[in-house]
Amino acid sequence: MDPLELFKQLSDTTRLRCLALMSSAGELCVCELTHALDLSQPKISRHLAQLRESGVVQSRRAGHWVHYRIHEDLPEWAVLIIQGMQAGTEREEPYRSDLQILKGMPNRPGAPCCA
Amino acid sequence: MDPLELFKQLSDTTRLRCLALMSSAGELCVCELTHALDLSQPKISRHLAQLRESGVVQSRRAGHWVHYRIHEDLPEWAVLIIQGMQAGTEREEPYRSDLQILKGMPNRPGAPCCA
DNA sequence: TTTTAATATACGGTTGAACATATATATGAT
DNA sequence: ATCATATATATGTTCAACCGTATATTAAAA
Repeated sequence: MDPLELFKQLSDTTRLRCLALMSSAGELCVCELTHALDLSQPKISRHLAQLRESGVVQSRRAGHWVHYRIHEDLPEWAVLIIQGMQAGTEREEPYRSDLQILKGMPNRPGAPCCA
Repeated sequence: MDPLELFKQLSDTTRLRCLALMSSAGELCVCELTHALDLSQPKISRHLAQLRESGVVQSRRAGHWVHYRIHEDLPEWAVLIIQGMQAGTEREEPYRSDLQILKGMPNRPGAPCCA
């Protein structure tokens, strides 16, 4: 993980929205991201694969679902950058709406209970 | 200044090296950056123009020279990101060498004295 | 084993950003 | 006014990255 690579990963709208959402809401599966951002499943999936290959996120399979989260073993400087990203996005659009839409999503796979 | 735009600016090698160097050494002119990074003058100049247009750096003319520095009025979240960038680059190549070469440069315009 | 749901990959097309080279502008000195 | 130095911009080209669509894989249920 080098700084240039991290910044490249952060410089695409789709990936940034995914990361901002994971930073706020923790672990998320592809279908939650697809729903919250209102983008096609292949698009989300391709960007998540890129984030995983570059080490920014990690993934975990659970039955049908693959859950993604920001990587737990990021170096300290990268954590600083992610924190700055979170602070810079949380009150802005579309990041704020993304979180709202996620919270309103029915049948979330990770949720303690489903409707 | 929005997060996506900042990350785009940070995701090019030349701009990242310029910013890492400014972050370590403070205000620098085009010729110092050209010398330290060993890149063509138009290349450095174009990237600095982009950084200025996006508000990441500010510039100041002094005679022949135009001095660039990281913008003083960046929002707090952006300062966090720049700090992370500095921490992530200072011990790595080529950022470390860039600073060494800058320090060894003769006749630096901003220097208190010239050889 | 067939089906369904969730996720991943393959393919061809398009575009934005970076590049090298050449030239223009601006400032100060002669 | 001419020249030299520092910096900026213009032009045409190249290439990497994103996109949509179609298809493949994986896992569980019927």
